Amino acid sequence: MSFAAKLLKWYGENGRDLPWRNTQDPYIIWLSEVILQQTRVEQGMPYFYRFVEEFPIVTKFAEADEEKILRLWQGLGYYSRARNMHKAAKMVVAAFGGRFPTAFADVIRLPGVGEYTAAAIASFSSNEARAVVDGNVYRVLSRMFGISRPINSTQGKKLFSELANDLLDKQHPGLYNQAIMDFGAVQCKPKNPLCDQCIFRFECAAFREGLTEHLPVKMKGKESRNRYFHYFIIREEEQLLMAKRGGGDVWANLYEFPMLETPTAVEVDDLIGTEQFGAFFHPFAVVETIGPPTKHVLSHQNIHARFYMIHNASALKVKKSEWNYFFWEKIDRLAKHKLIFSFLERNKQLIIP
DNA sequence: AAGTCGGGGGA
DNA sequence: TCCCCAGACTT
Repeated sequence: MSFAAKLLKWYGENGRDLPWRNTQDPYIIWLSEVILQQTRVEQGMPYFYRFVEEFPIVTKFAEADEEKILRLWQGLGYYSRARNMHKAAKMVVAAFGGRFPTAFADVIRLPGVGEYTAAAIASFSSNEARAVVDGNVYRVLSRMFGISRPINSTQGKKLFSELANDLLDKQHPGLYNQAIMDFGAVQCKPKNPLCDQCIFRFECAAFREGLTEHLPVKMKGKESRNRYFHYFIIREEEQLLMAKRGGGDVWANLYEFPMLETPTAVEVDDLIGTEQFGAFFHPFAVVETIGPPTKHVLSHQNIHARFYMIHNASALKVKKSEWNYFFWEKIDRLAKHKLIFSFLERNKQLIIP
């Protein structure tokens, strides 16, 4: 029996029942695939339901404003996915009359849709013969065939992509693609794979040579840098002052408290003496530290955040028109980012009137 | 080719 | 801690 045939048999007996598998609607598949980029199925699931509910068809998605989309995306991370989806939805309306394309060549031109997602949409919605290559596929193939070429090198990507397309079941591309990813997620797991009851136990190169835990090979990236954020909570009557982040940095276009960043860790007494602080506040500002220093870990930077209450809003130098400010009831409806979101949850009683 | 973009879970 | 997750985009 061929590799593909064994895989399909395994899938028929062990495949997971996931909500986006019960449709061939390319729009719904696109929603699920973008949400699942670098995201575990369990984490993405509630977001998938929310987006389908809110935007059942692509024209609804295209019509929505970015604020609303970002708010729905809040907490999921990699927010450029949400912004790119909005652009893509508008393109589908403009270029395809609102009928979401299924062809690989069409969908890969949409922002936020790369090789993987285009292959997924094309194969699941119209059975176009394009092999998906995601983290699961890298792991299954590298172990099965004993390939130690790094999966994040240019050569490695090319090698695995060609191999994946050679192995693809051209008669059932969609089913095969689902099968190999499920096999990677359920059976050929990153840690503690279930080798002793694996259907490929006698053919798997890694199992035979005891290399399972050394494959796939991945080159290490740069270690993450440290950043020091100082957030100021400023109340005016029933309002909390919030600032919208710009682009070119983490949390683009999302809301947070007005803040300044220092190149090193700085205690509050020293912070007040800095030039940056002086540009924000008059010397008579009353500053109180709120909560403990908080470390927020991202994939490539460690954010060391401190929060301060400014008790006299009149000490604010900067024009408020440069920021957005809101009634506190509205705070929950803004696309805050995770760090601010969790701070608000913990300290609501301290800062809400 | 390397860097950037989040957050959460498992071991 | 470290690594990974149905990756894509920019430099």
